[in-house]
Amino acid sequence: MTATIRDVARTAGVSISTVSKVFNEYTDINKKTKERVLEVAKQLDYAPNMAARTLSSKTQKTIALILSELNINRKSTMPLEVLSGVYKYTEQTDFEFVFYGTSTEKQKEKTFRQFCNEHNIAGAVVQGLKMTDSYYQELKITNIPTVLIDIDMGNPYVGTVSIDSEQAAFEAIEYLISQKHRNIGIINGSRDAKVSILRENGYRRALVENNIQLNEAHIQYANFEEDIAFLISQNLLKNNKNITALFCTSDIMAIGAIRGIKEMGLNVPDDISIIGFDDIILSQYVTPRLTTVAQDAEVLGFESAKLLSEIISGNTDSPKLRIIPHELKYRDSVKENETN
Amino acid sequence: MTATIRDVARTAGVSISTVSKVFNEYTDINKKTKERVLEVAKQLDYAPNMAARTLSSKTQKTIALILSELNINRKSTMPLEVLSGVYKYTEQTDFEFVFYGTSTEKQKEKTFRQFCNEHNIAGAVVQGLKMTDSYYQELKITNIPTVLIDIDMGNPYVGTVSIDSEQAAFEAIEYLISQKHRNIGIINGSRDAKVSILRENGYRRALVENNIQLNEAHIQYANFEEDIAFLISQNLLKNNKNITALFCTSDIMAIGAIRGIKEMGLNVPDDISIIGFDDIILSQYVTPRLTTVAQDAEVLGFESAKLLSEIISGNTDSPKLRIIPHELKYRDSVKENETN
DNA sequence: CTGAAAGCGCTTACAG
DNA sequence: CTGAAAGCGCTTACAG
Repeated sequence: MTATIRDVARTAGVSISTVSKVFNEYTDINKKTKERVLEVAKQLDYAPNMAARTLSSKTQKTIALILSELNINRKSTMPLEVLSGVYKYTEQTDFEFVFYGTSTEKQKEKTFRQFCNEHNIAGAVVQGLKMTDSYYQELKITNIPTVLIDIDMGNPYVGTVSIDSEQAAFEAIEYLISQKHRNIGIINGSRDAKVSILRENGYRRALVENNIQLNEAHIQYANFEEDIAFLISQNLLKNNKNITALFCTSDIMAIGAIRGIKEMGLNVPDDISIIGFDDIILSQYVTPRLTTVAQDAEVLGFESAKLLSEIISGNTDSPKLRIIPHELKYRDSVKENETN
Repeated sequence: MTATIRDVARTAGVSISTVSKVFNEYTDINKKTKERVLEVAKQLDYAPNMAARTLSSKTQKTIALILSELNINRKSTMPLEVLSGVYKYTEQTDFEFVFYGTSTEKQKEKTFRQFCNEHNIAGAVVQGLKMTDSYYQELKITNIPTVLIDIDMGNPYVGTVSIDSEQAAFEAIEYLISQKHRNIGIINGSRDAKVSILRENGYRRALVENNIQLNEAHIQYANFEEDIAFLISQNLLKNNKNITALFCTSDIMAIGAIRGIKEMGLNVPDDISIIGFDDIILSQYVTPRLTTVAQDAEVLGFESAKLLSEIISGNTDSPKLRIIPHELKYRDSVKENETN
């Protein structure tokens, strides 16, 4: 049923080589011959088999997006947006796109190198890796072209794409301070996550630069989870009555915090101002609409693929760290502080 | 750098065939030999190359998810959930998963058969196909195992997975009627979409069975778009002052309608009750929380992959149409009608 | 401008 | 239980 190059060659009355050359756009083919081959190929519904192609030509042209812990958090479209960005890049170029999920378990069974060999992957964009994952160790010393979203490895074969988390957090806090908030709590993700550390640094720096006394009790962690943020926000506010604003390092946590605050009988933003991070779609729909630091996940994906293709080409000149822009979205969850 | 079966054979001191047999779990291999091969493979970071594998064994074990018009609508995680469902199924079985996007344009350049051959695809789950797409025509007569989400082709090689849209719509309307609504408008998707036709049928049947006079002016289309629904809802209510409830055949449209209604100075659900369709995540976060017909997109994906694998195996006994359950989610956008 | 031949990394009868 | 050999559908020097 399925036509092969042999079938096309036979019915077009040419050799296999010639058919191959037509499909690889060699220029030294007679125009008539070329047309005939193309015509026959069309009739036979023929398309070159990619597997055979990558096997015989030694050039791998496949870019993979590997999502770790494909935790379909229904609240965020970010993975899909990253996918969309990577996909878009591969469409504009002659790379093939493939998608894989991985997990801590899977990583134990097969090394990153094995995985890439197995699937003829020229390079991969990897997202969601934990510092405890075995790929994490392997990526420090790999020579397989890779791009990590949000994590910097210091390995020339492993590029990084992310926003400037530290600066973004800094700007968020500066904004709160401009709104006369002095006692600002932070609900952070996890001490193990690089982005959390950076965002906390931004928080600290903003306070320091504005001569605001840092209070370690104001710094809490909710593991990026809505329900934990719900609880933490209540504890934090109960134990620190002076807090008038909360910086949550993800929108999901901000949404949990808003719920927690409401449940305490307090109002956002009248009593407590909230600022989030990410700008997931939900943040525009919750009440009040969430003020947040926006990052564009599709751009993140696109730029990752682009950087990856440069690493694959052996382009070592440009920096392996790509910063994409962020933007503070002013909405309704922050209000000027009137308590003093 | 990359180890091949030959390297493993050589350093293990066995033949290529033997290594191959070890990795294919042939039972007639000496235990010691097997262990040695596995040991060497590990040392060499070897994993069998899938491309070579599918080339030489003639069994294709790859299931593709093809999303048409990968329109990254940030409001809906449904595509990602479908992906997740298909992916989950492939993980539980020995199928490989691949993901592709397609478009009306791409379909013109390459037939569905060419596409599948090219990528060694045993079968595909296809979502988002329009009736005007060229794949649509081809799928009517193809013998490539395929599963279409929401579209029934009447081709034994093409299965269908969906909820019972007609019945689901029927139940939604029955619920509104039970809440004493008699004048119920519908904001439907598009006359060209199969699901829209079915949902409208459910709407009509519910009215008829409850002896409610059908008013064609109460039936409107908003092409599944939030902004169009915004406009349409206002027109509909202005021209039909007696309407007390609106059935929107997607949550996105329901959200647009709620906005439209609010802008008119009316209240949901006090003045107008709204019921949506899909149960996207947003519906829980808008104000008021949206009452809607829930369908589980991840289950949709999973069942599609499952049905596909049956078609691939040539199992022709079971029906090619799979209905997955739906559920009415009672939230805050519907209220008992008190106008009469 | 065209074609014969080697080879990509595997699997699978087949022989022993 | 093991291995030599043919073949999967292609590409790519190489020769003409």
